[in-house]
Amino acid sequence: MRLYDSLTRRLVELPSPPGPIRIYVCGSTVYQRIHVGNSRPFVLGMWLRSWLRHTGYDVTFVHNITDVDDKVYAESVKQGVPSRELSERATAWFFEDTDALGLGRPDLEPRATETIPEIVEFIQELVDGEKAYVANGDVYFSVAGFPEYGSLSGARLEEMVTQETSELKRDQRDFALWKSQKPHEDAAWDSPWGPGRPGWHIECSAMAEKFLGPEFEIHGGGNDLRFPHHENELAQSRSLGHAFAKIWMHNGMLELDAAKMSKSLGNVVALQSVLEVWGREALLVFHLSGAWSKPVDFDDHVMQQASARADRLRDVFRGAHQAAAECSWERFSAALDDDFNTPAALAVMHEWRDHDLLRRALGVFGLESLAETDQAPPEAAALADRRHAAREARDFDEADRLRAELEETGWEVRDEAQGYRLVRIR
RNA sequence: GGCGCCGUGGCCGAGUGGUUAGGCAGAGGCCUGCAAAGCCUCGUACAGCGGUUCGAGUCCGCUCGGCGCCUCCA
Repeated sequence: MRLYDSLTRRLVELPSPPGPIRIYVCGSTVYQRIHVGNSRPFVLGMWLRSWLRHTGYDVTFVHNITDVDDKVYAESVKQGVPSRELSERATAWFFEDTDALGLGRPDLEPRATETIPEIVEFIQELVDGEKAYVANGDVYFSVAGFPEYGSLSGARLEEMVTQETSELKRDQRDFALWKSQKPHEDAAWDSPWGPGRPGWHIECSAMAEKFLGPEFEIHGGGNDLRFPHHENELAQSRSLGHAFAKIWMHNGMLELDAAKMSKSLGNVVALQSVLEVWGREALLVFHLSGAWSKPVDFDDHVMQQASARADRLRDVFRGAHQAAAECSWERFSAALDDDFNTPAALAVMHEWRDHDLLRRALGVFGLESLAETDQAPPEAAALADRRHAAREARDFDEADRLRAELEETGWEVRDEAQGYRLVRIR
């Protein structure tokens, strides 16, 4: 199994099974409902865990929830709702929406607010090691003290400007590890530097290391996190001499009208609404059809195609089983082991008429539901029986009338060599 | 401006030196009372221009175009 690593910009071979493989993926900041774009790293993480386990690896998948951030405070002021209440509600939405994907849960889903002691300890170590400095209740990481800074994003330190201007910073390229409480912020935690809350990047270093240790195999997240978020995580952890992530997986962005879907641009489509309109199977097939590392367009047209593809796979189980050739699974497996190439794996799956093999492959992606045969309700079955009788009696007008009636109830009848089959219209 | 990614047939999308990707949509056929589904057949693509090579969608250079990050963002 090999994966593209954005730090070395090369394919990196994973250790042999059973590993272990420890995965950390950056989750969303919770202050509103997540959008479809947010589902990509979640789905990728769940699938990667699933496939690695399938091939004999011992996997731990940690996916965090950022429930303290400038955005949370800002939204809380705007809505006139306490920030804790807002983030708790949004966290519940996050669970609801991702549960609806039907892929199960990551092994651990830590929240920043539940990791404050570890965060404070982490910052203290950086201060003690003179990698960071305290300024009027804030703590900043000193970028100039970390020579490798910029290696992940490819940016050169001399050319960097500023991250978030502050007069308390010694160098405008430095970033905050701890921010002192501001007047509009209704929640804060005690620390050696006074009441405040963690900066955006430190929480991930702390959470990843708390559950996976100072060195782990894979760190994932959207490509937009490469800088500054991941660059800063890397700097914090490596400054303490921790190896941190060995492979950085940055998934491509979902694009809407050729622009990245993002909450700040406002061009978002809620995950919840996509699931309502298209269903989880179509969305998962959509995610399967594009390489994880590349950007993809999201619109009705591609969802329509994904939906039709899902139906096509479903139809395989309505046809006859045909044992596939010996090497079939190997081709599927080879595609996934080669940088988790899901479009290529999906192409192999489309060639199969082998029910067992296809069910097994679909199971890797949480799509075993496509193998389930529809159970028509009694009313539909009764109509279909009447149509069948009319057909036998060669009363085709009546048969066609009943077929139309059946379709209105959401069921399609397909005549077969002997009898018929009822298929749900989607 | 800096860093990075990408440009494949009507659409989506694999493929990194030489044999069919796959899917969606479309056309024709088989099957069917008619359908639907399925099966068979078909389109003959690789942004442009040079170069390397016996041979390039696949390597190199340039040009054009698109996207991301450089500020919160999966």
